[in-house]
Amino acid sequence: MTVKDVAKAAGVSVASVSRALNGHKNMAEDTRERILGVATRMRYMPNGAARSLITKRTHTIGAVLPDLHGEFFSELIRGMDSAARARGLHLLVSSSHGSASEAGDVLRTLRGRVDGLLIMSPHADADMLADNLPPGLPTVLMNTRVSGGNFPAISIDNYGGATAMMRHLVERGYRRIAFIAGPPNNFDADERLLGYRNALAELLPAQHEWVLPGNFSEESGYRAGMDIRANGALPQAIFAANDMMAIGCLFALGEQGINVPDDIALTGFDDIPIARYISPPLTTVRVRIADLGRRALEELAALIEQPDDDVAAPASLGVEIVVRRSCS
Amino acid sequence: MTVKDVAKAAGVSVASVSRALNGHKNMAEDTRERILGVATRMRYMPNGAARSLITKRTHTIGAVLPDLHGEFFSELIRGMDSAARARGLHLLVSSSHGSASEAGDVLRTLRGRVDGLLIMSPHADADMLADNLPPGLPTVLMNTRVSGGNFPAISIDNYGGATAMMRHLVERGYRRIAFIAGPPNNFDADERLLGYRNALAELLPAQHEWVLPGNFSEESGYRAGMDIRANGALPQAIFAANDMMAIGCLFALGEQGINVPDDIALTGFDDIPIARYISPPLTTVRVRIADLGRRALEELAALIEQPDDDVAAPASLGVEIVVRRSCS
DNA sequence: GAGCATGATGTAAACGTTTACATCGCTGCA
DNA sequence: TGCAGCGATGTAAACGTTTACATCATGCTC
Repeated sequence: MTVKDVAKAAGVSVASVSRALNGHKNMAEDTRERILGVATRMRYMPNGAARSLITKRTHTIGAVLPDLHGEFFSELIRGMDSAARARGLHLLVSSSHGSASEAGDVLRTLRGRVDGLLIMSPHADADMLADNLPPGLPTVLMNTRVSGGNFPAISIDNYGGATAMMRHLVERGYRRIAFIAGPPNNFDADERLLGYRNALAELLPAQHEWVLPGNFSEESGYRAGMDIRANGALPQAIFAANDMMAIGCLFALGEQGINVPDDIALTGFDDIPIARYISPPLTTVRVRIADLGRRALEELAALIEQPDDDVAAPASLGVEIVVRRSCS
Repeated sequence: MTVKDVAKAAGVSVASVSRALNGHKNMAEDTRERILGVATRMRYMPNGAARSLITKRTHTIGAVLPDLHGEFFSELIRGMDSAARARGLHLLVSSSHGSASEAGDVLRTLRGRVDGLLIMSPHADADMLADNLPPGLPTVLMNTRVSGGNFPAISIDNYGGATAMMRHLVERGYRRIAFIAGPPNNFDADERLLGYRNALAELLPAQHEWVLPGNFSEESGYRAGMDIRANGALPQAIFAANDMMAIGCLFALGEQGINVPDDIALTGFDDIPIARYISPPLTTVRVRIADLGRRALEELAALIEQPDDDVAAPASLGVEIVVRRSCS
């Protein structure tokens, strides 16, 4: 069971067993093989806790996420996992922290269990992180803006995607463009809304903004679609802050006999898989979510290797417009 | 940083600090509060590795999965996570083990890092598990059949779902029913195929089986759809072993001018979210994947509490047919 | 043949906790 | 006064590794 038992069985000291197992030089090749043989015969497996206590390495990185629902997080985890696996790291996921104190507890309990942290959390701000982050633990923020401390961060280019989509719509001749917003105080939602606003002001200074509330859920998109006529005239295009709301909106429009794209154009954001299967297929902003996870993990891994490297400037991930039939 | 520093600062012994932190009885209430105060003021966070080395508890469970792609795994992880969180457990995910030896390595390195294991792996068989599973580590198998050792296991009722779908199709009057199979040697795929075969033999003894090869990918479903006419006449219905293949098949049929459901019925298995958004919406077998993860974790948690309880009989999760327009 | 580098192996300390056991100071009672 | 009992606190061992350092045998050089 322990390295001691193996040592006894092989007639050597624990140090030799450890050396044999960890492939140290300075060992007679035959004793190493003998020890390895004994170890496998005894089904010895080293204890990870003991090992990381002394080496201060867990080969595990912690992913602190707000939620696990939907394709966004599934893709994110997939991206992190693939990069982690390539480096021989494990992934410890922790999700759904209702409050800042709950999120803080999680950060603290991760001390000694992970080599670094990937954080995406609405509760993360400079103070909370300073209070709860184990000091010296490498950390990378994902889609999370922290004003105070300078943490490495990597985000999706929400702002750029939203302005690009607006440019696309304007080029296609649409003028009265409504926006279905995401939840307030959500990093992605805020950036996308800002992109809509600024692009509108710049490209169509004569138009008023037209923002409908939403919360990223299909159902809130449905409600927005049902309310669209409340103000009288229909917009020429609706830009939803994510695909699920666009889909909900599409159903609402269908129920009212409004045809997409003939009567109105509709676009989304994210390019989730469903987007290309609905009819009409949805024009949207493609986000390489898995890449976000992958790159965040890579940056973290680099930080773990070189802890005192300069903090890289916040990076943002490119996005692209994918044009489908929902917008003629 | 360590419990020693806190003890020094508070003018007590390390034992008292530990007791204060872990809420032991037999402590003067005022010293406890003083110690706790010092600890938070110093931003002390206990080291998880040291703690689990002595307590033999990590409060972490390991999830060993074959892959992370797609909604199946995303739902599975979500289910496991929600049950884990409810019990104050963390989730360590490990995926994509190309070979049996690779999967075995993972199992071994998890020794001392987790309190229990949730395994879904095509490489898992009695020998492999006996060789690589840390002895005494509670383990629950998910959708994985292991002939030899008696492990607790919990699976989706693939067989029951497939026969139920066949019964549904026969009731609707379909007779010539083709089946698009999943990848060979895949647990779910095998069970579903067997369900198709047995139901056909029982319900429609006069009909020959009609099995098209596939591998659960959309593209393989597309190929199956393109080949469907190769033998001459069209079947009256196609039952795909999962939804993604059904969707691929739907596109292939569309390209050939074959209308679903007028010319041919089409059904799937899984009820992934996309299934209800395509047109026509897909009749399929609903599988509560998150429940699989949740229940597996609950069984594992029970096993961790009561290690020598009898092994529960392999459980299987109910499924239900959800009828949509793809099958008139 | 003495001295010395070299390479293989052993000894023991260290990592940061928890906890069994020892100690100490009180209180209450005979 | 002396002692049992008890509650609060301290001491030190234990968990299972890794690794700096010590030891030892060996062969080489002069």
